[in-house]
Parts: sequence; structure tokens; C-alpha cells
Amino acid sequence: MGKRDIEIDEITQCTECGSENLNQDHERGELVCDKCGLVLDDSAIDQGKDWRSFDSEQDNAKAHSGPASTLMLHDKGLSTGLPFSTRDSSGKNMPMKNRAQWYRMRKWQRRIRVANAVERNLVFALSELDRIASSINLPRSIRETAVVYYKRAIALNLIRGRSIEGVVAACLYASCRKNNVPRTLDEIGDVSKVSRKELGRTYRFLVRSIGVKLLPTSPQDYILRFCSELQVSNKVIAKASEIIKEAERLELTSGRGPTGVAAAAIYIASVVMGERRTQREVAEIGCVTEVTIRNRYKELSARLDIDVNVM
DNA sequence: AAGACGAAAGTGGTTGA
DNA sequence: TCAACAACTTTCGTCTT
Repeated sequence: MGKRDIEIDEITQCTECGSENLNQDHERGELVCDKCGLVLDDSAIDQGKDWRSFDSEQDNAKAHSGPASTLMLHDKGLSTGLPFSTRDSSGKNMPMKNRAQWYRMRKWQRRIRVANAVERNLVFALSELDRIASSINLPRSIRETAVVYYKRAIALNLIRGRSIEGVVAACLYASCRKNNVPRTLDEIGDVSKVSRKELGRTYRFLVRSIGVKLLPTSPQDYILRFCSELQVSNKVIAKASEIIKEAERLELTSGRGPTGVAAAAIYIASVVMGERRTQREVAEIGCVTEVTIRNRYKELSARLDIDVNVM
């Protein structure tokens, strides 16, 4: 019941994004924003004395002792290794019989440490995964698929030589695509700690290695999300997906970036249904440029006999 | 003034020799 | 490994509403 608890309770809103979904991570002593991942308070550790004291003399004597254990080391900095030696603790030569036992103990000690390393990797990866997933509001099922991929990646020893963050982000990206709720590489790259480029590289390596079959993304998969961000009516959504269907039938989508096609379809639909959004608005949400929207929508309107000017 | 349009040059990734 | 290539972006000037 230190005074820190009280101070933490006073922070109710993220200073960065204003979200009130704050998450107290007692293990790491951090107060974290669920939405953007900002650490609002990283010192939520009770820094008071370890024991109660009953008078001022004891108070001084019983102040903090030694560094706090830390999760940054897999064994919290507390483990002990067994040295390779043929002598015992008093410096005498060890009898043969004991050496074998000593050797076995060393072996198990090593194995336990390895197991801890894997576990620590996983703990770190899962927290990173949760951070990314919650900051872009990915549902639980997506996270679970991503965890499955990640565990497969560990089993295949793919992590070595790559960053944990990178592999985690790649797993999430793959999981999104697998579940037909695609996020773009940019969207995931923005909230993860790795560059878009590295994310793409890791992702390609990942799907090849763990053998997940991923179909190319359809623009259709983006319609709902983009539309809801644009706040257009259901009529526009229906129209947009109708356009996409036609476009796919006429093979106007192959080789084109799905986000560009989706954005153009939404733009056309918004104009046709009388709920015009500017190219810039749609472009921003679709993570493409206005030029791309223009190019796509010229192709689409030409082939689909939609005259945008008549309305 | 804001949005739409289009030309031109630049960028990053894929493909095939 | 390298060059060719298509898609896409960036930038900027012009036209339209």
C-alpha cells in the first residue's frame, strides 16, 4: 500500500491519444495506454521500505537492501551457474564418483537456462504482440492465430538472426490476411518497432518457412473497414462492393494494389450515391495517394460504364 | 480557397536472363 | 547479380467549383 498506488490512480487518460483504456502492468510496473502503447508511468514499483519499522532507529536500519530483481534478465538476475571444475568448494580434488554427478548437474542447469530463454522470448513476444494488436484494435482471434504462427516460428528456429518484434509483427500481419481482415504493411509497421521494409522481408520469409497458404488480398476485404472510417451509409458500402465485384470479374484488379482499387471503388460509390467524399479523404484512409485513386477510378469508370459526372 | 486533374520524375519490389 | 519493368508515389502546375 505505498503512495505510488494513489498516484497511479490519478492518471486516467493517455496524454498522447486521450484514450481512457489504460492498462496497469503490475509485473513490469508500468501504466500503459491500450490504444497507442504509450507508457504513462514506468515507476509503479513500491519504493517504500521492505519491512515495517517500529521506531526511528529501525527505520534507518531497515531501508531498502540491494537492487530490485528485474524481468529484463530471464532469471531476474538471481540464478547461479555451476562452474566447470574438478575441485569441490573447499578446493580439494573431487573423487571420480562425484565428478559424474557434477557433470549431470551442470547439464541440467544448462537445459533449465535454455528453457527459460525460450520462455522469456515468448513472454516478451506476447507482450509485444498484445501491444501492437490492441493499439490497432485487432480481435482476440487474430492474436491467437498470430501466436500459433509465432510458436511455429520458434519451433523452426526462425527467430535467431531476426528481431522478436519483427517476427511478432510479421505473424500479426499474416494472421490478419489469413482471417480476411487485412491490415496493410504500413499500418502494422507504424505501430511496431520495426521498419516497413524489415517487416515485409520477415513476413515473406515467415510464410515461406511455416508454410501458410495465403491468397492475394481482395479489395473487398478493405471495403468495410475503410467505409466505416469514412462514415458513409450502407448504400455506399453496397455500391462499392458491387463495383469491386464487377472489377474482379473484368480482371481490373489483378496486379493492382488492393487498397488502391478499394479506395477508388469507395470514392466512386460515394459520388454516385450522393455522399461525396474528397479524393484526399479516401486516399488518406486507404493509405494510397490521390493520383492512384484517380488512375484506378478512370479505369473502373471507363470499363464499368459509370459516368461520374452524370449525377 | 479547396478540390480535381494530369504530366513527369522518382522509388521499391518483382522477374527473368 | 543485374537490368528491365509495372505499379505506385511525389511534386507541381493548371483547371474547376
